[in-house]
Amino acid sequence: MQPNTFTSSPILTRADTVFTDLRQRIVEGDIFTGSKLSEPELAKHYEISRSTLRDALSRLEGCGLLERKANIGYRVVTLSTEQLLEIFRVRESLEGTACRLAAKNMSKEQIDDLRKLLVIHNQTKSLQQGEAYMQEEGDLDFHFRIVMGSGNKLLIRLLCEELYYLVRMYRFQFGMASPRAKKAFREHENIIQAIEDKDGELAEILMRRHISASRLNVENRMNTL
Amino acid sequence: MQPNTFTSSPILTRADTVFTDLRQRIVEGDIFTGSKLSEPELAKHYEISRSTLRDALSRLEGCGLLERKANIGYRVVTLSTEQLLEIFRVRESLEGTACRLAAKNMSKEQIDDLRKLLVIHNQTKSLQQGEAYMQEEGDLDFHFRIVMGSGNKLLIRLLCEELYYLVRMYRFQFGMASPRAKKAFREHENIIQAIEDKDGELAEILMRRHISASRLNVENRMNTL
DNA sequence: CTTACAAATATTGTCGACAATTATTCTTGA
DNA sequence: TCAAGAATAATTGTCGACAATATTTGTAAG
Repeated sequence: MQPNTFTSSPILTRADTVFTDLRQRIVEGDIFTGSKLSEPELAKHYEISRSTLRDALSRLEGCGLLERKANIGYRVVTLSTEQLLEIFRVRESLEGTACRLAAKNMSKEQIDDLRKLLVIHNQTKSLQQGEAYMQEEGDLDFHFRIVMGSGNKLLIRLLCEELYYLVRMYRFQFGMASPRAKKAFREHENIIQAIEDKDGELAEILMRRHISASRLNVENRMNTL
Repeated sequence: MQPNTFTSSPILTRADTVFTDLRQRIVEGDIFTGSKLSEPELAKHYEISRSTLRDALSRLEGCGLLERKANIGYRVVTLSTEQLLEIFRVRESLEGTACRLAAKNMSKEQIDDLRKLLVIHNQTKSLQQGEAYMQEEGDLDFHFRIVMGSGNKLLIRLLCEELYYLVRMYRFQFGMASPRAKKAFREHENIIQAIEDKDGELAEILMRRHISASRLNVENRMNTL
């Protein structure tokens, strides 16, 4: 039997750990956007064979973090304003639906936890004013929990296991220190309220507006440059 | 230089062809839902090594057609009514957005082609009444073109390269010969009209209702059993 | 000096073999 | 006969090597 007895141990293979590590390095910009990955080099770095490295790489491709061309290899996706806007469109769509479902499916306990989270984020925000990044991570945490609360496994996979890594990548590398912090906080509160009231229709609308506002923010900034 | 000169030849590797063939076999139910795939057996069947087979398998996992457990292997995803409903929810969301964007971005020519397609499908439908499957394929073709018309590459990837294969898999194996054929056709016409009118808001609403109706159809059928 | 082509180098695609893990069969005891 | 454990077989994870393709370097002609 496995080491840990009944915690449904998620057996970790070598490829798994390399996959996770590479994902973090890509998201955090330690491996540059658009750069080509050298299989021999990476395999040597992790002290594994190219086979298990390629296993990890193919999974990163599945997440949308890498692109692959036959006989040429993998490269990190290139971040562009266009792609960022596309992601916002998809988030607006999917998270709106997730929010509607969350209003129907989230338990009282889950909703309370979400409220507490919001309070904590608000406090730390006012305390250490400069830490824009942690604030953004808190924002994503909020969105993450709502998607989980939708109970729709497909939504969870698409958003939490794929898109959100791209989102974090943009935040790390573009630095989304938006001037929407206070507004966004209030919007979060209103969304929770709608969920608590089991008003799925309103919850969806509020979430869509919330994300749409971020997108417009980026579009405006782009046009003024 | 490559054989074909400037048609941006998509170089086909062995893994590519096996990937495509396996995908079709899974979608069409030639490889059973929920069944475990034996790597040695498949490799022997295709006369390739396990390495290149695993390359193909990992890509199928990325498409959501296969699941993988460490030290146990790949198995075809199991189709369930719950998952089918989840897919409908996601389609409703994403295709609604795609339709809104299509109304903004599709060219006159693209729209005309779409109309012609609809006419053809309607004719063949009335001619060979029994062929429910081809009719369904035509439906998916319609949806496919609208997504392409959205111009959003992320949407295109998520829907055309992932979800639609799952949808086709359900149709093949559950046989969605719905009684909605005539209604669906009119709905398609109305959607095209909204797109032609550049009324994105209406186009989105119509598409969402169109897909929602299919979902409700499945839900009702499920409840009456 | 630049361009076009050829040789050499490096990288990816593919292969077969071994190690680690899982599944099956066989044995043994009650 | 059945159950539990050991031995065996089969499968997946990992490795290193070779073949096919792409990139770079080198060379020669214009």
